[in-house]
Amino acid sequence: MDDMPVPPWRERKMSTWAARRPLSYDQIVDAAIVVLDAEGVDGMSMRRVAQELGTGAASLYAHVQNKDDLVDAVLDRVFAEVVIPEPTGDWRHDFIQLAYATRSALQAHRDIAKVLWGKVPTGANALRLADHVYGVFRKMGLPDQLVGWAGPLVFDYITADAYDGSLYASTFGDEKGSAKYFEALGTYFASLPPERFPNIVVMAKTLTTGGGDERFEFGLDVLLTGLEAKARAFDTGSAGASVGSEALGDRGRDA
Amino acid sequence: MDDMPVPPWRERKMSTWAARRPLSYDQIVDAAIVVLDAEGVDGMSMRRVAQELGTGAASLYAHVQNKDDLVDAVLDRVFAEVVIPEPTGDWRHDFIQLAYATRSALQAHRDIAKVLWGKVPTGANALRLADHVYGVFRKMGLPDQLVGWAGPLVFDYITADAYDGSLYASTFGDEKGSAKYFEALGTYFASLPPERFPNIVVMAKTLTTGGGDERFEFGLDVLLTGLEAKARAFDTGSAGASVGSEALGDRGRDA
DNA sequence: TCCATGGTCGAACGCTGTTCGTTGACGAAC
DNA sequence: GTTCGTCAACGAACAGCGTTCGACCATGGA
Repeated sequence: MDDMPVPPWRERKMSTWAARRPLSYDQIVDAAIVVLDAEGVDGMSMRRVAQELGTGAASLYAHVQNKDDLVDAVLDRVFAEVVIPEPTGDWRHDFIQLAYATRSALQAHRDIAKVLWGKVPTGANALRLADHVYGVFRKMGLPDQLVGWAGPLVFDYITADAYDGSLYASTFGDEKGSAKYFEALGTYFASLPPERFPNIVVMAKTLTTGGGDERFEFGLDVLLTGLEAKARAFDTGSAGASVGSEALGDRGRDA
Repeated sequence: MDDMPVPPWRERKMSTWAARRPLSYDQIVDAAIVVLDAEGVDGMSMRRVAQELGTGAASLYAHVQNKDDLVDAVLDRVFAEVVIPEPTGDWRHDFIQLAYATRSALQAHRDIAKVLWGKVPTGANALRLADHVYGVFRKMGLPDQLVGWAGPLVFDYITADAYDGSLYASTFGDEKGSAKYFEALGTYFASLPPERFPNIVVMAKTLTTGGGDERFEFGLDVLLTGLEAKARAFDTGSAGASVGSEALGDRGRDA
């Protein structure tokens, strides 16, 4: 009693329907990374990722809680690519190697560092990396409380540098566009009223040149030297951890 | 020849039409800050800001280039609230005061620090603040190139801390929710397999407690001590600025 | 008095993350 | 071998976003 021909408007396209591969969490993360590498973080929309899999955005939600969930998974894939160097015992060397390895992994995936702002990644691979960093800090004699504080301190720095680097690459395209922009910025700085901005005017050229690895290394060096001093302060049993703490008379806001 | 009565569907509501005040750039920025303080950065949409002025989003575009333009203006309003303390000559004290003043201004406006990620603010008030920081760094003996690098280094740190603080306040509401979350995180850390995460497991409790001003001060102290060492290295004429530069054998990415 | 200028503003475009309800494929039970 | 229940796939829709378009009209100068 039901051998009516199927009306055209409810005809199923069996070709696409049969060709569907069942989705999986890993496949979705794979596709997300493909999109990320091709178009950056902003291009990594649910629809775009689904398109990469030949389906619609709604299909992803059977495997992924929401976009944040997906982003976290993507992040941990990136951290999985950090090649953790063999510890040599020279903790300064070991830390710098870890820092470069982390920065490299982040920069290998466009502006992925952008999503790390204010986020403490807790994926397995991120924790593995963090554990190694903590190990280095403990080996250099830093007490555990300060290790907990030093972690975000250095991690935020590495992330910020990686993001900066990706911004130069993406907004200016090539090295030349970047140089042009900074030259214009330098000219602007130099044209400011010297009585209001005495330092910026004088430093106009210096502020807008130099960067890359040399700058990254500078920051690492500053952080390491500071942390080393903290470790020494505790080694000698002195409690002089906070040299500047007497300067805190009026820290409050009053604006 | 045109005294037809106005059809009701194109009738102008003179009440609202007459009551309109002509917009201005400053009024829009004012409204944006009102929205920011009430609902945070994510709530600061063009429509919502326009609503605050009793109009539609399209009206804003006669005065503002785009949303980025508006955000930049809001940012510089915030930087205008930084009360720059009188320099005392003790550069360590002066810098810590500047850092606290900046953090206070940022934290006074919800999660505004969020939009500073990867941005170098170039508004008049931001430049004024930067100029003072540069002045302190130069007074402590840092060569200009390193001053240019130290600026973003400390500015990113202050921004990150301010954003962290605003996240705690917004996602957890009160102090109690925050404590609960970190306690759960600590329990999770403690439950990790110790052979894979030896340091995190041991430090589980330490990693998830302590923060606030004490942590902020720690970071400032680390940065200042590191910068001080850099300044001294140049004072003595030594070129030993990069202690760890021999560790750069294989910095490249290979993933 | 007329006209040109330019701010106002409703509607629309294309995009976002997410939800709903229908559909159909597949494995288990009878 | 048939039936049935479960669940993934998926088109459509919702509410929101930044931005643009074009009609509207109050105002200022000729």
